[in-house]
Amino acid sequence: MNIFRHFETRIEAALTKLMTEGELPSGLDLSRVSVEPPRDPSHGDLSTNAAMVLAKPAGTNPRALAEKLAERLRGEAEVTEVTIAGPGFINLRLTNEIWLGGVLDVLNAGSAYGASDLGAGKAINVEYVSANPTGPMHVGHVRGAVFGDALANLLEKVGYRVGREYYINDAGGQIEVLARSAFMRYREALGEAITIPEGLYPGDYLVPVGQALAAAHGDKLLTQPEAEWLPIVRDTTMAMMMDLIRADLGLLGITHDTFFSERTLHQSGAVEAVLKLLDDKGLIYTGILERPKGEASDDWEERPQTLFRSTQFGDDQDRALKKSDGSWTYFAPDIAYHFDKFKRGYTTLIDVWGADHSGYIKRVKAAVAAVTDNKAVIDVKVCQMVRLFRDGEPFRMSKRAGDFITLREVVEEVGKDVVRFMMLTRKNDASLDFDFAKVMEQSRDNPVFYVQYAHARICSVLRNATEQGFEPTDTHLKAADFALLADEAELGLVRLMGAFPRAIEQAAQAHEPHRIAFALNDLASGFHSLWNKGKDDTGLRFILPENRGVTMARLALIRSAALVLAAGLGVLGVEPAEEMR
RNA sequence: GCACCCGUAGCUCAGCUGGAUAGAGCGCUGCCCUCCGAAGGCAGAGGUCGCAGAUUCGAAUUCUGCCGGGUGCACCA
Repeated sequence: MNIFRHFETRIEAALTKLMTEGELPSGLDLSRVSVEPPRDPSHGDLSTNAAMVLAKPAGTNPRALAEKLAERLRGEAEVTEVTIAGPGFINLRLTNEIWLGGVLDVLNAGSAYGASDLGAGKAINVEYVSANPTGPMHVGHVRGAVFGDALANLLEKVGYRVGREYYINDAGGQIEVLARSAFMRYREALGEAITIPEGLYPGDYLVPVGQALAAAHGDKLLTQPEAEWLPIVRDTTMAMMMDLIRADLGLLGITHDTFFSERTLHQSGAVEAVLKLLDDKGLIYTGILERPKGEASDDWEERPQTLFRSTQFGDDQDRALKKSDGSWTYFAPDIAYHFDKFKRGYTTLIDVWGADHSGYIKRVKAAVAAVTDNKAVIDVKVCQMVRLFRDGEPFRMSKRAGDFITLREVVEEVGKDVVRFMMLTRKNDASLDFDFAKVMEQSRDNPVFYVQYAHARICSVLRNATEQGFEPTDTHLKAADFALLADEAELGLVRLMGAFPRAIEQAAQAHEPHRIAFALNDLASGFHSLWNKGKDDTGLRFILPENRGVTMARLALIRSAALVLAAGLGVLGVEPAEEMR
């Protein structure tokens, strides 16, 4: 049970009753009424702003309204105290029993704890990674990949039906460059000494592609004109690059449901179709764009272009749909792609992009609005850069030289779980520092370690309890007498766990998985604190050999804390540690 | 020049979609291991929430204008 949601419903019921009984004017909008944990725990367990947000529409003052509502709430079951504070907050204190019931909830739910039906099975599409298939994934792709995957997990957790999608940019000129690069490797595989010309991809990850081509075609392709061999080489290369990328993503535990090929949009006529749709709405015209003011406009050439009226949907300027050679821009098929998502039944779309694409947001939002008649909404999440450090020293990856740091290298050095967790310790639109040394450090300063350590410590206590003759199986723990958890520190941890489902829901609604990482840190802190109290006061230790009842209740408490940690880590895609080494 | 993001303690960052006396880690000061993992914990010092207006019962949070940092800016993908 989500206690906050539960009491929100009950408070709304009390307000409705006040309205029907004429104590309050009828028809008040209750949508702004919220129930939250108070900032200061000494104020109580729950706090509502109801009196403050309703006072004005009800034509009264907050204190007077609060008094009326408080009177009703005092009669509610499980409410032990109702106070009015500050400008009109109503603070509720609840019985310990209702909080302690949360322990059993956790034990019953296991690592599914925190799941809800908020999304009600609605379909939602999350597109992430979508890295150009011209080579292995590099470190710059990691954050978006982890973020998108965790966001998808989070949305699933609250009951959405999530489609995880990767858009393959397999139709642009870069793919032909890639194919020519692979062709060089093909010649190399046939024994020719080669140097990769300027402008082609020098990376040796294309060597196996050349070998595969040689094995499949012998020297047949050598005598063909490019127009003939290029499609063959391109298709083989694309397939192998996508295998490479899938393998890289696999290292991070990431699996997409759909890999959507840009090329198919061209082949099926979907691009023409969606642009005709826009044309029919009068949203396409031929016009001349102004020269951009920036510095990167040396070769600017003023000319009439086929433009989409994205300014009608909030963009800063209209956007080109065709290049100077008459072929489509990247934007054109991208409109078709987003329209395709809509036609597949998605009315909520999320795109996860790198910071360097932020200038592209408005036009895609405009396109989605135009092409779906505002029936679909798209949220674009931009992940800012990750700055790499080693022992506090920054280092750069120079892409030009081809010696970029790959995703594989990062994961192999520090491990999947560390990478995933660290990528989620900042909100997506803030840049993030990643220090290879720091993230492996075993200290309070390293959030991955701190959370994992809490989980491992709990596992350790449970192992010790077993050695001492207790049987902390879930069946036995569920039967424990939770009322024996009477210490304020214990109840504090219980309340923290009770707030976890709310944290999940809020993170999901905000599309912000980093909040889970912070909630886990709070939870770990609550546990470590309790653990140390047992050092100061042996009566608070988890295992009291002479007191079986209290021991089992406490083991139930920490077991449920471990389950909540595991549940949160599960959303982040991180395995909880059973022990630290 | 324009757009987007950021600006909160010495440093790195949270801040629950507008709430109460703005929080955490690091660093600094002082404590806590004969005792389930001290790889931890407790306490203290430390803040004009970049600046100036506006909106209202109430603003770090919303709006406007500045200042500082980052990213991007026909045709590439």
